[in-house]
Amino acid sequence: MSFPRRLLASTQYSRRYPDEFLNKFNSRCVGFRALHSLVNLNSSSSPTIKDLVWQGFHVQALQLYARHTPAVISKYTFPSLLKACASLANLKYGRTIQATITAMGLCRDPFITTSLINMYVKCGSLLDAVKVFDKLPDAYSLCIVVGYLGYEEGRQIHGYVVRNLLGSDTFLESSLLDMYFRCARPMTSCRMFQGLENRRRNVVSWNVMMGGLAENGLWESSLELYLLGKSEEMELVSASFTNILGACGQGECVSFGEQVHSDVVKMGFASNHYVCTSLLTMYAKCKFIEGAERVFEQVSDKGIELWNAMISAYAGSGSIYGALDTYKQLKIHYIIPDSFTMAHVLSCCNIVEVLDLGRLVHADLVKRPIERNITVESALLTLYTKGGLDHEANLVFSSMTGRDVIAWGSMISGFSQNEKFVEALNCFRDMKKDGLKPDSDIMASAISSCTGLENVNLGSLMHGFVTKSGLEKDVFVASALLDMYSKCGFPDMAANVFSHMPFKNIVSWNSMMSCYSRNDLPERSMETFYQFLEYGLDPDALSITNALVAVSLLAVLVKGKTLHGYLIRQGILTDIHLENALVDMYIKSGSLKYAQNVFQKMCWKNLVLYNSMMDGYGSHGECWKAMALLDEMRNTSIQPDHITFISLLSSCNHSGLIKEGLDLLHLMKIEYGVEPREEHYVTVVDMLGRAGQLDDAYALVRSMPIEPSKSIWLSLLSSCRAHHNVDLGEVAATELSKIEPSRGSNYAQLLNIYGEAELWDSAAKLRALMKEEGLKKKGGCSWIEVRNKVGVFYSGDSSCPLTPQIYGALGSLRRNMLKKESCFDIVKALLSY
DNA sequence: ATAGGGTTAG
Repeated sequence: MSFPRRLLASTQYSRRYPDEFLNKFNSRCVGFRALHSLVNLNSSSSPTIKDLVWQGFHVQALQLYARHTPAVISKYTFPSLLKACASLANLKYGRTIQATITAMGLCRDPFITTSLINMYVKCGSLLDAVKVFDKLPDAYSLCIVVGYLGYEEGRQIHGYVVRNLLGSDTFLESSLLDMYFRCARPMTSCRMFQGLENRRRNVVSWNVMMGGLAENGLWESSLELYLLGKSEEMELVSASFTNILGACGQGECVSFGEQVHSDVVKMGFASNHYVCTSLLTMYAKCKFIEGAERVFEQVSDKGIELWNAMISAYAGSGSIYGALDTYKQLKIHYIIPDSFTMAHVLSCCNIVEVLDLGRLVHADLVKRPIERNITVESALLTLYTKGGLDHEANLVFSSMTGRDVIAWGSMISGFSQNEKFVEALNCFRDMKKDGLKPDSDIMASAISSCTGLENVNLGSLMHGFVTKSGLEKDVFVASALLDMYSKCGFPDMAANVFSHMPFKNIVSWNSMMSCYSRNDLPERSMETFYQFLEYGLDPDALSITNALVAVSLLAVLVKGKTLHGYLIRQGILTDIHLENALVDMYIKSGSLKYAQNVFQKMCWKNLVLYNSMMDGYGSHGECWKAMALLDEMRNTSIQPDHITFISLLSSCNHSGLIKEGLDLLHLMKIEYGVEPREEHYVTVVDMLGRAGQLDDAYALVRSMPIEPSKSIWLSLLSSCRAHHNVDLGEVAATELSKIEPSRGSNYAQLLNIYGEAELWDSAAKLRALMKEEGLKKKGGCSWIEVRNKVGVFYSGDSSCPLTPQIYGALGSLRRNMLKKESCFDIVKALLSY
């Protein structure tokens, strides 16, 4: 059997991903089945324990050991066995083996001792490791141990090394340097390196220094060290370049990177796989994607790592389709993808939400022997949860070997985003049952699920939980809480959360503003806006949109104009939502002209905008202009919806354009494919009724494809009263009493009709019936706020001492309105009371 | 024996 060198050389890889290593090995060399039968054979050609461990069959290796008689076991078997225990993290079995080793008198063997230390450290029992270690402390075994240690243990070992004069070992020095870097103590490493004489700095210690500095964020020192090393003629190997290129990438130093690139060419490393991949990654990190592409093209024999680096480069630069295309190329070239490829490609599919391609990738994953680690599985899970495919998501979720917080989070946020709030919260509960601690992302999803259910009780439980676990300071969690209280109608609680936020970002400020507008507190929304400006953050389009919504609710034109000027002066980039809000503000504040100006200047118009502009024209009595907009829409690709026709029909109603209104009701279905709903019929029935065409109105009600609702009958009834139609009024009142039998006002309207027609008998009968049923019309009520005092009026109420004056003013108001004269003076007179 | 390629998923 000949093994590909590169594969066997990557011990690091085989240690981290034993299954994938084995699968690659099989697919390239022997074939899975052949190896499998090899394992199961019990003949003389059966593999030794050493073979099995080397090929990754750790369980089988231990089983083989259990089946053998002790006599077959030699001292050369134990390191392999201990390696298997280490990979499986099987401490108990490891201890059994140590007992056997002691019994066989092999505990002084340096190689076995090292294996034991290695095993105990990997199984997480440092105490056991130290006990072994006490028996044989030499530089050789220390070197291995140091690779697994944390800061405290590492420092103790360092002390031991110095005390026992083992410090001159260059291997040990390198591993200690590395240990300090790994434990985020770069300065300790630097001091140690400075203390080394020049002749004791070898290629490994230089490389450890350059890589470690970069890993600790000190990329500038790493670059300096590279220059220093070159001047001191340090040896350059492939690892030197991979380390320094990592530093260039981290600092985004593309020109330094290019210099290193030329060194690479000069020193003859231009065809080294490791170095080329590092070069590609360096260019990608420097956001110089063309440089990365050039490296990729120049390598003739591309390894999977290079492909992965290219895919990652495209994905990182936002060119998702470039990444997916590279994956396609990879398959065309018959390159076998691995778990890195799959994780990348799946996360690309998730970003652009292409479910179909994601499923194809999943199929590849099943077909090929690729390791399914937790990264790949989580990405797969996200694919299905985002796409709303619960069944598939559940299949992946239940087949996962280890479910971590991320996997649960994927399920919860997937449910929440697809508005399956109950499922999301059930999942949240199950996760806590599993003993996992939710993080801030999960809490944000759980809280927004409460928002979706408008369940403020559950939401405030979440609030309590968040406060206890100390996540309430997280800006995303706090924003979710704010949003929850806002949408459930508790603006004060939202404000409470807001005031406790240690860091407020623009999203929090915007949410607070929209909370106040949503809960009918536009003044406080505006106050918040001014505080926000003082806070020192720059408002974005959404902030201005929120302010404009508040202004529309207040209908204060001056403030609206001020905001309009502000956004022009500040050069805030407007978006369609902001411009829509601007148009809406001008309409609500009564300035049709300004609304029209903004509308005409806009280059991107959407349906919402057309609808509000049509409504604006309608409410300002410009029905024809609203109709003209409908024609204008036909030249665009925007399709009118049911709201468009509500605006148009009610504007016909306001302007008394009966024929046009009726035509529209027909056309909306035939020409625009919008099925008339109840609201549309109500408007048309109301329009016909107001114009006195009561029979037409009734005919329409009877011919409607939908069941007439209470609003329709109510509208017809009041038209009957206005036009003194007793018969139809009786019909409408009867229908209304079927729907709403206990509402007195429905009968009172008919009573009025009888009275006005002088049908006293019918009136008396109805009055008797109403008394029998105990029905009474609730008095109509209105109120007005003048100078911070609220005056309440009931219809027919004469308790106010100013009643004669009020009715007098009302009378002259009515007379003036009939004469179409200005009523300004009368309003002034009224206000002066 | 020490260092060294492509990742962090929601």
